[in-house]
Formats: sequence, structure tokens, C-alpha cells
Amino acid sequence: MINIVQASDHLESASSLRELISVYTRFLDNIGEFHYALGRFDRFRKRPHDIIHVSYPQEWVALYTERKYISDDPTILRSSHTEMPYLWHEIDDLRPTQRAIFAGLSDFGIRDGYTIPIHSPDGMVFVASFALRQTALSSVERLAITTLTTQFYFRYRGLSVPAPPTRIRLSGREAECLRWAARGKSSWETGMILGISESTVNFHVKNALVKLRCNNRIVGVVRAICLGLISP
Amino acid sequence: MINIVQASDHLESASSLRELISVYTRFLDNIGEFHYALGRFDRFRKRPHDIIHVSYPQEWVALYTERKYISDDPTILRSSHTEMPYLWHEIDDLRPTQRAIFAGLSDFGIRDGYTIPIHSPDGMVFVASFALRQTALSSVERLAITTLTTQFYFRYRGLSVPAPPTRIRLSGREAECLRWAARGKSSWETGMILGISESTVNFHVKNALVKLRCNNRIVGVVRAICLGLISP
DNA sequence: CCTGACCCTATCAGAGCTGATAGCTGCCGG
DNA sequence: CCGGCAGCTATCAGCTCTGATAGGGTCAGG
Repeated sequence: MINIVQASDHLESASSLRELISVYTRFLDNIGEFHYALGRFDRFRKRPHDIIHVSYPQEWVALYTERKYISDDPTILRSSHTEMPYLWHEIDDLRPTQRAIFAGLSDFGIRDGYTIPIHSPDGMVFVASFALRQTALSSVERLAITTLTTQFYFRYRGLSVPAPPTRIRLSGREAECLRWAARGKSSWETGMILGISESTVNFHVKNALVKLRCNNRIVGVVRAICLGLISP
Repeated sequence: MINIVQASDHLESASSLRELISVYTRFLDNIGEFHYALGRFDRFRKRPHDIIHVSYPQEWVALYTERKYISDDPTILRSSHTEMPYLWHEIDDLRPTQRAIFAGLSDFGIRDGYTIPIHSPDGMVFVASFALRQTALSSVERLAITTLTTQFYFRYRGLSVPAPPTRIRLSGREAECLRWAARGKSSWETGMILGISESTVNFHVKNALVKLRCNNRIVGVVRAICLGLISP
């Protein structure tokens, strides 16, 4: 059995993606024998944003790509609806096309698997899938994989984006006007509520939009909410 | 140091929320001495959906409630923007009202803390905060807390009754049109993107607005995002 | 005292959205 | 085979927002 503390330390001190992956896979290989795939997806459009690492058989990857399985992959689909790790056999209600994917996998001796999804607030999902050959995973192995993968993900995220330096600040009025817009009030109504004129409301909203770098109040409101500058 | 494997086993076999919390807190108390608070929130409206467990000083809880700190709590705010655990001193750009919260905490000897957010795809966030007294957390302790808390969360979610799925269902076109509106596209532009006419886009958006029971697309977009029907 | 940040007001043309109304197709299940 | 639903198209009047421009004010800090 691997030493999770040690593994975590190694992951945390990785200074490049390449190194991170090599540390991760090395520890993973000590847990058991399986193929795995790590990627990041948009939860709504199923397109992969980032394929981080794949150790599936070459032929399977080719088939998967060729047949565009990604748009129907039940593991990715389920991952976009849940934040809980799951075993593949727990997935029910498969469409025929999805059955075909699992059938294809069984040609490679893969009967089951384990997937860990991690959701970001921006709608992205990190999906780590582990394809099992013969043996099922013990609860200890699941714990090790989950912990290792979580730590991997944290380090991966720390390494990948140097954090967007978005320090946008709205003035009190700007935030207020946007807030009422977010609640469905027109500029005139907001003016009534705040006791100022409609033009002033428009003025504040427009200044807010400039700060938020967008050109209509819909995106403005969405962005302000996402940035925590206003709440719905 | 605690045995994580053992702790995880105990958490997994808990058969009630009460038991789960008692197992969790027992193991947690072996790691170190700190107050903690576990809750689940709506990422947009900051209202707590569920306060699972709080071990903060009684007086602080009273003060927190009385002064409605929850709507300005920097740890909750940050948790709704990130899926990464963080130490409280890493939070910068505090508003005066937020400074007041931390100042209030320091009266209880709390100088720093550690928070773990876990996001669900439906826009809920589980937030686990650990208020540290004197000593900082070692990386081993952080790992233990994070692993323990993650396992706790999984079991907690497994135990809690699955929430009734949202009644509102948008058709593919409706969601698509709203999605593009949320990204700042006008009806005409959306029409170009989807290869349909501007009037059709307006038609779909309006139908979506009826379903979402609101009368302009700004609230429509906000609500659809809150309900997890589209992503920002 | 000057600068910068914030706040307030206004006007106007043109683009964009809302709300009501009317009618088309194709598909699915009862 | 019909009804219902999803999808698509259209028109039109009236309201709302956008973008540019041009003024007014307070207040704090250098």
C-alpha cells in the first residue's frame, strides 16, 4: 500500500505539470493496475477543455476519437450531474449508443471503472476515470485513489492558471443599479427605487459595464454575480 | 496522528446523520484543537440551505447571527468562487465589514482558519471551515482534514434525501437561446449562431421566460443559472 | 489647490427587447 | 389518426437599453 502523506507531499511540491503527472502516475501505479484518463470539461457543452493525461490502450483511444464517443460517454455525462465519485456499474438508464461504448471497452478486458468528478464554480468539471481490468476496488484503494486524485487536482489547478488578477471594484451606486437590474427592474424603476433619475441609473449601469468589460447588462449582471460583486 | 483509512471506514458505515457527525468530530478532535462549521449554501443567494454542524463559541454564533454576518462572510464568499481549499489569511481585498468579522473572531483567540469548499453541479456549495487558535496547520494536518472532510461530505450526501429535481425544464432551443443571451449575444447574433431567424430566437427566449416566470431576459438568465439550467 | 473618485442630471438616435398574435412543419404516443 | 409538443417563421407597436456627449456637484489626499 502506498503512503498517502508522502504522495501528497510529492504532489504538492511538483513544480510543473509534467512533473506533477509523473509523480501522480507513479503513486497510482503502486495502488493497482488500471488505465486512467484525466480531463477537464465544460459541464454543458461536453467538449473537452483540457485532456490532461490518458493511459487507455492506444487502439481504444483511436476508436473513441474516431467514433466521437466523447459526446455520449456515460461517465462524462454522469460527472456533469454529480460531485460524487461512482463506480461505472452504478450507472443505469444507458442509451444503446452508451451501451456500445461499454461494450467496446469490454473488448479490452475492461468491465468496470471508477470515476471522480470535481466541479468548479465556473461550470467546468474535472473528471478522473479509472478503468478496472479484473479485480474490483477495495474501499481502501478507492480512498487512496480519491485522496491522491483530489490532491493532484488541487496542485494541477494551482499550477495551471496563475489566477486571473481580476480586481474589479464597483462603486456603491453602480453595484446597486446592477443589483436591481438583476432583479428585473428597468432603469426607470430602479430610479424610482433609489430616488434618482432614469438617466442616472443608465449612467451608473454603463460605468459598471465598462468596468466589467462587457457591452450589455445581461453579461454585466452575470459577471458581477460570478465575481461576487452582487447577489441575485 | 489519526488513521485515515480507519476514519474513512467509520464514516462510510455511519447510518445516520447524527452518527456521521459524531464519528467525524471524534476523528477531527484527534487532529487538533479548533472550532469548525459545516454548512451547505446556495452559491448565489448566500442563504444557508443547511447548517450541518457548528462548534464555534456560543457567543460568537449569537453575534454572527444577530449581526447577519453570513451575508458578508468572506469565507463563504470565497467558497462560492473557488473549489480549492484555502487558508483565511490568503483572502485579500477585504471590505471594512468583512474585516469586522475577522476582528470579531480574534476576540475569541481566532487568528486564522482553513476552509474547504465542495461544489455541486446544482449551484450548492458545501463549506467546511476550521477556525484555528494559536498554531498553524501542518501540511499533514491539512491533508488529514481535507480527506476526512471529503469522505464526510460523500457520506453526508449519500445519507441526505435527494432533493426533488427542479420542476422547470427548458427545451433544447430555449436553453441554447438563453445561454447565448447570457454570453452577451443579441437575438440577431444568436440567430446567426444557431442558424435560425432572430424572431425565432425571441420566440424561444420568451417561452423560456414564461417557464421561468419572469418578464425580462436578465432575470431569466440569472434564474436559469441559479437553477443550473445553463452555465454563466 | 489640484486630482481623482464618486455621484447626479440630461439629450438623442439607433439598436434591441417585449408582448400579442397567427400559422407552418414534423414527430410521438394514446 | 388525432392531439400535443417542439421547433420554426413572421409582423408590429411600443418600450427599454446602448453609446456618445456634456454638463453639474462633493469629498479626500497629496
